[in-house]
Amino acid sequence: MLAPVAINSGSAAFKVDSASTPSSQFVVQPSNANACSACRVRGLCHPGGLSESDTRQFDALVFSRRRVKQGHALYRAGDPCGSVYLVRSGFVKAVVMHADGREQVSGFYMAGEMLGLDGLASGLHVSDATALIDTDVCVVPFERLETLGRETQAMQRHLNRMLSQEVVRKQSMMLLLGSMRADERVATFLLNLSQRFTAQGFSPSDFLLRMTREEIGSLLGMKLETVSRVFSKFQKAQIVKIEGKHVRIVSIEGLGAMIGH
Amino acid sequence: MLAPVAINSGSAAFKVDSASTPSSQFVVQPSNANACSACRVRGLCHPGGLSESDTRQFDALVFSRRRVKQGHALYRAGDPCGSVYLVRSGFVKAVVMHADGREQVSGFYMAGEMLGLDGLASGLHVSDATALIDTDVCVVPFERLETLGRETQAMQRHLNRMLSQEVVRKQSMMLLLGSMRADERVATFLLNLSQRFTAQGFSPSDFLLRMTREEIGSLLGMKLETVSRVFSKFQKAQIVKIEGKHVRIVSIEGLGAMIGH
DNA sequence: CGCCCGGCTTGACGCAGATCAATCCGATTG
DNA sequence: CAATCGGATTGATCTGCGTCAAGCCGGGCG
Repeated sequence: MLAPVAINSGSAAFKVDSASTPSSQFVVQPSNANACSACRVRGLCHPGGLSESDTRQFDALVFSRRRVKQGHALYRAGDPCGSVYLVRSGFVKAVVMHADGREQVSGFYMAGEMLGLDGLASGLHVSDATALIDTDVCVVPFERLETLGRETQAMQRHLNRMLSQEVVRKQSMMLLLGSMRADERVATFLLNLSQRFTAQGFSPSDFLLRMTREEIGSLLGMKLETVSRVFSKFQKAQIVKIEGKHVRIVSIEGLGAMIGH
Repeated sequence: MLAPVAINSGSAAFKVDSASTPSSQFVVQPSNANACSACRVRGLCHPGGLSESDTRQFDALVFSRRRVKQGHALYRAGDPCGSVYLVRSGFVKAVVMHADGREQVSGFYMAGEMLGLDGLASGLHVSDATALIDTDVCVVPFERLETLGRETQAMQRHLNRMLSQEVVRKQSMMLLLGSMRADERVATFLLNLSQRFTAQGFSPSDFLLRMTREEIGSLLGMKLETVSRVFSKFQKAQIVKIEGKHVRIVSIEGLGAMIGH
């Protein structure tokens, strides 16, 4: 049984330290910011149950940081792929392209989420990753992941879980694409976003869409006009309030009720 | 760029020993059949580049075998999940279920393919796996996989790749479901099956569909009637010859031409 | 053998969502 | 400030596929 809202890069693998309440997505990090063990979004990438020494090793994991300006690519399909990426702040879309030129958004990734796992198989990226706003990522080379994984059981297990979880998410997207109607898809999408914002300490009912209607439609397998119409319909039904990019969920239950028949 | 035919459980990770030409799906294994290194379908589950001693360890990997009769479940959603499965012979479908009862086929698995990777994340299976014909699987407990992975670099890397590959496949299914029309989906499905049969040493153009039209439709996000109509259409166009479960691909190029506008 | 039943095919019809098109809105730029 | 432009909304129409329904076909069983 899949949770109805497991759209894409879902909830964090481990819970986020609820004491940290990020206020801005562009905080300048303090001097020890490079230490993963001190990272604000460590909830997701940090495996639980590490010993003191394990934690020190873990801090050596991140090879580097990268800033990606809005509209620029983090990587492109065909690029050699030697790392996975952890979003520290910002918003990224991943797009897969078909041989004939058709393309489709395969996922959106926000702070605390991991992307690039699909490149591990072939050593080449199979999708484009583009920043939807200025974005800050940690770069984690596979090699280090492997090395550390051999030394630390918990780390290895964690990576396996992250990979498996990505499979589960894609699978629930398949279910959405294969068997839901337009309004169910949009409701599922909004609920999933809400959940993920909550996991990062933001409001569950009040957030900005960093992507266009067209990009939403692409992820959900529908046209931008249909996305827009469904938004309007939900608005008329007093379920949400939408002004351009700004979404306010008025009735979570109402959204939930849209799913399932 | 995704290959247009990467439907689901695609080509083997490592090439199949082309000398082995399986003639029946129900061969009685010789006495050393338990040794993975002697397995007929080892192409997929066997990592390349193992040393002599690694190989011996690898042989200890498979905990047990299981036979599943046609129509019976290999596992069900919610079952505790401690292993992955390698299909030795037979045919399995995996089905995910939505909270409201709707369900969808998430993949078909044939000889030489691995299933159950989605259960690794939570420790519970998130799908049902059902044998479409009498089926024979190897059971590989995670624990052993992890233990061996720590000792053998190649093994660990291989598992990561298998997982990542599953992500890629689900992703290309998302593309199919989100942006292809009915006849493109069916053509993609048939080409993918053809490829996979080839990888197992069977004919690329002449095979049996072990699943119903309804199950095909479920995987492809369409109704059984539509599947049937597309089959008829392809048949009229002299691209395939279909008699019930028996498919003969007359023109691979014709099928390929169906994809992409 | 004939009956039954699940799976498949084929036709007629309706509808959800695509397509096409006009307009609007807000942000950016000169 | 007006002009421009990408994105969003909304309406009118079209269409691919779902839905409903009637028959067919083949295999298992009494």
